[in-house]
Amino acid sequence: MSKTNHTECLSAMLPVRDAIDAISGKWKLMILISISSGNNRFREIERSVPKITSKVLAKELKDLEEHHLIKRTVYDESPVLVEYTTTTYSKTLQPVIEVLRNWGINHRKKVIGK
Amino acid sequence: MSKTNHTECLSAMLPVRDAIDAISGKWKLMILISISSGNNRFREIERSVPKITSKVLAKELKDLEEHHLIKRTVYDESPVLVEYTTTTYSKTLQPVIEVLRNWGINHRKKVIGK
DNA sequence: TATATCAGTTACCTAAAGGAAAGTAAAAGT
DNA sequence: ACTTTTACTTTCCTTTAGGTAACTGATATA
Repeated sequence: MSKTNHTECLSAMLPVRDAIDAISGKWKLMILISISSGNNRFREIERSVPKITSKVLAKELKDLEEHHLIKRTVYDESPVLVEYTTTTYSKTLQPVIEVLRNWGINHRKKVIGK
Repeated sequence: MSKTNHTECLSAMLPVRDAIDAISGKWKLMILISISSGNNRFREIERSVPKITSKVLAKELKDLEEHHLIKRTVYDESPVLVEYTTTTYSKTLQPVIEVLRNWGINHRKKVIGK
């Protein structure tokens, strides 16, 4: 393999790795989908994402916040009200989610469903 | 949240999960990119993917084969020659890779690079 | 008075992912 | 004779992800 080709290959791989690192794991995209579907409270999200536990959800929400993909707002009422919303930035993931969803539908039909 | 909305939310999440499960982890997409860039031998792939070890590569190649995303061909010469090629099916991942790549480039510019 | 809800936290544990280093067998190159 | 290459495998170890279950403190509901 030539050196230019090697460099090209790297420049194709590294951004993909950046993306994977930001949305990695079983939960992040599911949580984002849930929030953008209108589940904004901790318990709502927890109930909407199959099999997730509160511990894992708490951790993933923190990660998503650090990556600027969701916003956590605390309303100081009693009992304390916490709301999670997707950020404007998270909208940039829309094409990613859509393309993954389509691929997933096809993959189940063609490979998993056999 | 309404029941229809809950069902809608699930039907958005589950295919995404299927996709994530198939291409999950730090390595699979990078390996696919490497192979489709012309790295077809084990050592070539190993050298082209930064930081990967032979043990991990061997395992990921098996996974990818099981998911019908690559083909392993053994040419019984001496020394044994093994060639990995992407399958026709793996071409369906092209849009996924492209959208992830673009998002990754932007994400590094906007978030990581700060 | 008892129970449930809210948004989590804490402690403990298992499983899976991943890294480091060495080894293998056969052959080719120096 | 020695090293290198190929395509891995093996062993041992650490790290990360994830699961289970109990608990918090305030408030609302039955």
